[in-house]
Amino acid sequence: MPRVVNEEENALKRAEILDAAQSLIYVKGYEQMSIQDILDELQISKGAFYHYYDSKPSLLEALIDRMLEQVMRLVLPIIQDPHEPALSKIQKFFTSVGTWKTARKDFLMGFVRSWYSDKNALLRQKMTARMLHVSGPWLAAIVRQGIDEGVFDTPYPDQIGAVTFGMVQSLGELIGDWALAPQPAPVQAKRIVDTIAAYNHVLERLLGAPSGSIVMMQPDVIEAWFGISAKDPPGESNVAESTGESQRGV
Amino acid sequence: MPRVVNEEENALKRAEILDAAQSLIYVKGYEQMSIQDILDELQISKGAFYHYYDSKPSLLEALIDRMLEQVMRLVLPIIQDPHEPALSKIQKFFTSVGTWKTARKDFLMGFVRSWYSDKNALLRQKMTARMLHVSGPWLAAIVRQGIDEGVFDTPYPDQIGAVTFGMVQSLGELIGDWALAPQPAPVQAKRIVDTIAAYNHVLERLLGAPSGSIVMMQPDVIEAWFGISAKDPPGESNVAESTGESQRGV
DNA sequence: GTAAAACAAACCGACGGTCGGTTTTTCAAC
DNA sequence: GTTGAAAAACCGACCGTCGGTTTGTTTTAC
Repeated sequence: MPRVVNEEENALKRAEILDAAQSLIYVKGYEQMSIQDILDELQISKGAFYHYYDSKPSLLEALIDRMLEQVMRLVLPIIQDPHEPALSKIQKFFTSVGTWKTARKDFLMGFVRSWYSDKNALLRQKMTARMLHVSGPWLAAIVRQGIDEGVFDTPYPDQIGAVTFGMVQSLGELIGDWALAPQPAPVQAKRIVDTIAAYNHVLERLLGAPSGSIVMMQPDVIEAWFGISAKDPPGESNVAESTGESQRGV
Repeated sequence: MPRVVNEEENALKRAEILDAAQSLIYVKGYEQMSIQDILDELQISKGAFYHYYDSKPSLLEALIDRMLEQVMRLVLPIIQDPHEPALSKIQKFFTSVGTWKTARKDFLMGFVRSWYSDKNALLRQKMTARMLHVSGPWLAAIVRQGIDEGVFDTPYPDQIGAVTFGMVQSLGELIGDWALAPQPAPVQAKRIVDTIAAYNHVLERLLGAPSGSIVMMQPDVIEAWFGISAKDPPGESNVAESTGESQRGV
C-alpha cells in the first residue's frame, strides 16, 4: 500500500471507484463484474485502479466495510439510546434495517432481487457474517434491557440476539426468494402477509414478549413493498404453502 | 446435450467426474476449482469433460441435485413414516441431518469448515434454497400432525416449517462461524453448549412444544463434535457473548 | 460400412494482475 | 517565484490462466 500524500483526494477517488463497483455489482454481480467494467465506467486505466486497490477481493472487502458502516450509522443511534425502551428499540431496529427509511419501491425490490440472487452469494454471505458479529452483542443488550423492563422473558438473553438476527435473515431470504421467482399476485399476497405475521408471532414467542407487541414490518411497508394490504387474518386453509410442486423425484 | 447410447456407462462416467469435482470443491471451493483440475485428477481431456457436462455451472447444478438427493434419501423415510409421532420425526430429522448418521469427527469438522467458508458461498446458497423448497411443505405437515397429536401449538402451522428451517440454518451458520475462527477451548465449549440449549428452547417455544421435548443436538453428538460435555446449566453470567471485540470503529 | 458417440487437443477471447514507463504533484532549497 | 528531484498518480502493453469452442480422430453400436 503506497504512502498517501493527499489523504482527502485519495479517499475521494477510492470512493468513486467503490461507487462504480457497487452499482456494477448491483447489476452484474461481483464475480461477473470485471475490472475492465470499472475502468470503462470511470474512464481510467488499469494502472490507476490497481494504484487504489490491491486486488478485486480487496475491493469487495472495502465495499463491505462501507456498507456495514452505512448500516451502522443508521442503526447505532437507535440501539444505543439509553432512554429508549427495549421494545421500541427492537421495533425501530427492524423498521430502519428492513426498509432503509424511505426508499423507492422499484429500487428496493431491485435491490432485494440483486441481494438475494445467486450472483451475489459471496457478498451477502460476507456481509451477513459481519453484521452478525457486530449486532449480536447489541441485540443481547437490548434483550437484557427488555427483561429488566419486564417486557421480555427468556432464560437465554445472551444467545437470543444471534437467534433473532437469524430469524430476520431467514425472513429476508424468504422474501428474496419470492422476489426472484414471482408468483401470481393473489397467491403471493396472502403468503407474504401470513408469513410476516408468523414471523412476528414467532419473534414474540422466542423473546417472551406480549402478543402483538412486535411488528417486524409495518402494514404500510408491506403495502409499499408488495402493493397489498396486510389486514387479513392468518387463515387456516390458505394455499397450503404450495411451492409449485410439492412432490417430485428430487 | 448429446444422445446417450450406453446409459449406464454414461451415468457412471458422469458420476466419476462429479466425484472428482465434489472433492475438489470441498478443498478449493467452486470458483477456485478449475476445469483443468478435474482433467488432471481424472486424466481425461477437455473434450471428454465437455462431452459429459455443458459447462461449469451445469456441473454445479448436477452436484447440487445429487447432494439434495442424498439428503432426501436419508430424511424421507423418517419424515414420511405414518406411524411415527411428530415429535419423534422432528427429533430424528435434526439428528440425521445434523450428524449425517455416524461420521468421523475430523471429516465432519472439515466439511463444516468448508461448507460455511466464503469459498463455497454460492454452493451453500443454492443448496439452502433448494432444501428450503423441498423441506418447507414436509415440515409444515409434521407441525400439523403435531398439533393433531397435541404436542405442538401454533397458529401458523403452514409457515412454521420455513421458520424452523431458518432456525436450523442459523444455528449451522453460527457453528460454522466458530469452526472457521476457533476460539480458546473453554470459551468455545461454554458458548456452544449454551447456544445449542438456547436453540432447543427457542424451537420449543416457536412450535409450542413442551419444555425439554426437543433436543436438536444430542449430548453425545456435542461431545463427539466438540469434545466437550453438555451437562452444565445455561448459566446467567457466561462469557457475555464476547465476539472478540465488542466495540470498534464500525 | 457408416453414423453417432466418445474422446483428444489446439485454439480463442476474456479475465485478474504485473510491470516498465510517463505525467503530475509535492515540497524543500535557493 | 523558480527549480529540481522524489514520490504519487496514472498509463497501457503484456502475461498466465481461465472457461469454453472447434476441429479432428478413435471407438462403439447396429
